Amino acid sequence: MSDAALQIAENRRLDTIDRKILTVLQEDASLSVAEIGDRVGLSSTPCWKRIQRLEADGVILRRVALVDQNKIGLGISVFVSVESADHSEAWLRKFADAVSAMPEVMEFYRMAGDVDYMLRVVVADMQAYDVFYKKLISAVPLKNVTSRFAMEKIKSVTALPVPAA
Amino acid sequence: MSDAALQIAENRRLDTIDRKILTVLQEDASLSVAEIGDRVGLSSTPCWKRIQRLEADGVILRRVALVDQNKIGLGISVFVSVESADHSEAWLRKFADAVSAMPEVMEFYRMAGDVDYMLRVVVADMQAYDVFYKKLISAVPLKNVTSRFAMEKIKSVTALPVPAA
DNA sequence: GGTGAAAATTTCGAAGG
DNA sequence: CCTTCGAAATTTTCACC
Repeated sequence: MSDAALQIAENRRLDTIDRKILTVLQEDASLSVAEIGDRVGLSSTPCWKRIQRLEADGVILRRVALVDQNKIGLGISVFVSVESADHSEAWLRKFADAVSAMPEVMEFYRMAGDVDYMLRVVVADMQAYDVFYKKLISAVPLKNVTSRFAMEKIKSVTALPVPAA
Repeated sequence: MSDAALQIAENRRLDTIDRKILTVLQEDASLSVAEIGDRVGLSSTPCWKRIQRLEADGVILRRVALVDQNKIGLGISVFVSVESADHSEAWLRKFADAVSAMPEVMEFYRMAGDVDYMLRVVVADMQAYDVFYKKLISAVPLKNVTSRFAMEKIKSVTALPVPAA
């Protein structure tokens, strides 16, 4: 959503307990504050205060439910590499806005190197992918689009590896 | 984690209200059941029962906190394409186990086509990526590994687009 | 920062249409 | 499958180390 450069400055120092809290909450955010406190060695009030602070500081972005892709009929994951025809600011903005608005797009990165953009797209079936693909190539001019289809999801996590220090 | 083929059979039919609940909970799982009920047009008990059922059926996998990658010092995202040297079952198992165990790996798919595996990896800096890379290539024999570095995260969501029907 | 307990909410289940 | 109602549990606040 926002430029990485904007976020470098405002890093609060996280101590060991904060990091433990983040590790726990990234795995299971349905635990009670008392239970989290137990696991990190804190009673519930200080644990609650730390969680509030981590949320206020934007370290914790939100709490969400994770849904099984296959159980709701979204059987296909595709990694899409895009090379742009045009490297102007206006083109980028238009492309970024168009792609960001597509609900099939789970992740969307501007890349260094040969590939300009990388997308992870989730759709129900090949027909739905074709609809997406046509939508993508008609949104803005592109030089090259490569679609790579996933056969098997071996690992997928949302929990970042919280650095030790 | 599990093979896609195993999950095709056991699809429960989700009605409009279930889909609305999933849409809401994928965006914000910190809402009270009463609030969710309001948004989907239900009082709290039936809403709560539906949520319980969605969890029991594995449609909702878990509730987690999402953490800001940059705020915890993980500045680098890398898409890694791997071509395998060996296509035996034993090799695959060893590779899958080794890569799944690496905390830097957020996503790991077996692919169709020219690339055999695709990984999304998150690390603190280039030095940490180098450590990861060496770990990866020393785990099992690989034919080719291509690392593509993200410059900017334009979109990243965990909320799947819940199909209309 | 931390503790402990009271006040405010929320969850979860019983009874019933 | 929904509604209302209430007991139990949890979250959140507060007075005090």
